[in-house]
Amino acid sequence: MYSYMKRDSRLSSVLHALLHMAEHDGPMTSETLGQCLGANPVVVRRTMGLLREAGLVSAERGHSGGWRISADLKTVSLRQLHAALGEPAIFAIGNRNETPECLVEQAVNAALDKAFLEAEALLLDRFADVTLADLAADFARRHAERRATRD
Amino acid sequence: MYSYMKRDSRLSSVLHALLHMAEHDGPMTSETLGQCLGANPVVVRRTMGLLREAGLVSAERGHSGGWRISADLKTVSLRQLHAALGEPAIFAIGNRNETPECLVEQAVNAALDKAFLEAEALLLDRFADVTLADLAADFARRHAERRATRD
DNA sequence: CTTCATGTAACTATACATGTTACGATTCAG
DNA sequence: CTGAATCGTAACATGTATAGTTACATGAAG
Repeated sequence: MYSYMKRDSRLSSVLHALLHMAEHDGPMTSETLGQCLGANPVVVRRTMGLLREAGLVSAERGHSGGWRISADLKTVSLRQLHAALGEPAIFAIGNRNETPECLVEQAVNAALDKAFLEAEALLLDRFADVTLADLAADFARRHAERRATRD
Repeated sequence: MYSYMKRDSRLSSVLHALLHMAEHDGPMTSETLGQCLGANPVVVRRTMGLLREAGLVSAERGHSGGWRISADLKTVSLRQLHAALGEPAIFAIGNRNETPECLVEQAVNAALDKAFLEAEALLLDRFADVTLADLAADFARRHAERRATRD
């Protein structure tokens, strides 16, 4: 049972998981988080393990164990989460050869690198501006809006 | 003989090829371009074929055949070349599920999409600002600089 | 001590650019 | 008209990273 997989969705996954954990009292198991995400529990452990190494979450084994957030939602930005995941490559496009001798290719690389570095800087700045608390607030707003629509 | 391949380098490749063609009198064969790029001639034909469909280059078969630029260098931007290649995905990172019912995931997607769309818009704007003529001029500058350094 | 849960290793599945081989189609030299 | 040169394209192989899966060891709670 494989879904269409073409891009790294770990940042999206951990955000989804962390917000569910923030809305939930007590630890959540990999099994439960996997159901929320539509993902395999082992993949959840694998990915959340990176956040554990960064000190953002903690895990407890055994009965009534699971994952807990061990940081203030207001202090954790998307930028930090991207870093905790090992700063995976942002772009699916790149230069053919990063250190060419050919002057033509050097000119091409310089032009492309300039554009990519600008776009990457903008993206990471935007990531730094958004915290888990911001996302939790946006979720709460959407939740209230849905209730209002239902009434 | 495989090199480290992780990203789509076709834009980089066609830029490299087009600048070599611009510096060269008469058509260039896929074989010759492949040597310039360190790429397979069949891959060159495959990729240049997309530019041919976009009307940016033409190919002639048989003796003394090969590829020619059929557009004004000043009018061809990186944006156009990206479009000619089929607008391949720019980001290697993305949402896990593009149309979730879960409000938590909707909030996550909204935040990520906002950042990605801004970065993509910036990148494509930068691409639109750079033409083949600009790159050719930058190459000429680098070429003159190297000569000056050698003397 | 049994059960639940994480920690991890090992293997598989998928997508996609790229590499490679093979052959047909076309153009030109002689 | 024959043959070499060259593009056009199909078919298949390769490499890589995330994600899925299976299996089992480790540790905590009742």
